[in-house]
Amino acid sequence: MDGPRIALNKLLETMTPDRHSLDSGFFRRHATDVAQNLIGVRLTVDGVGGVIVETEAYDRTDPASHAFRGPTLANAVMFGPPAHAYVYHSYGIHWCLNFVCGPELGAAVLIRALEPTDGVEIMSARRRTTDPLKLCAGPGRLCQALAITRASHNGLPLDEPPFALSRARSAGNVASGRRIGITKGAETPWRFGLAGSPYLSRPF
DNA sequence: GTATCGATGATCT
DNA sequence: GATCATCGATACC
Repeated sequence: MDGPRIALNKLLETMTPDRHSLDSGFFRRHATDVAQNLIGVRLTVDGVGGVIVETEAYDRTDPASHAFRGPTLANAVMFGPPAHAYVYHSYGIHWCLNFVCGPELGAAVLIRALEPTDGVEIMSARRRTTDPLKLCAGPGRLCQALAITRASHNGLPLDEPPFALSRARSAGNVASGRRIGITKGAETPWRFGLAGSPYLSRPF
């Protein structure tokens, strides 16, 4: 009889309280688990941010991952403890934010899109647009909106200011698909997001 | 609406 | 010298 169990799980999921910090073991799991469970989590940096609606998982066995070729100075944070921020510079122009995951070394989740909720005016000024659909839809845009750079945020723990993470709502209907913008490992369906959300960088 | 392309610089080969 | 986990502008349907 799975019916009652499924109903109970759904109930427990919707009862997940707001303003509740993530469990200390949250990031000590494989990046694919973390990536799915981050959907619906509120992320703020110095009080500015929103609810995560899109993520991608990368691990050390994955040719698309920065960790694939082993540790270097640039990716060292990926080989450190989980629940820390790994920030990298993309295409010479943008910053991108990842959350380091465990249990194995060299895994992380790329935060690709937020539904803007906190400090929308500040984000609009930083992004030079008031269109809420373009504030945090994409990893580079998101970092611009939250003022994330490697110099100020790479390697910082996620359970202390300026970061704040808490579950805003249940993960909801999580869709998955191919990751965006990669050539190697492109078939691996490790992109996750809130199905139907208008705040995605791209639909699923 | 979708497709393509240039910007731009750190990192690694 | 090549690569790149992107974005925004432009061109064309």
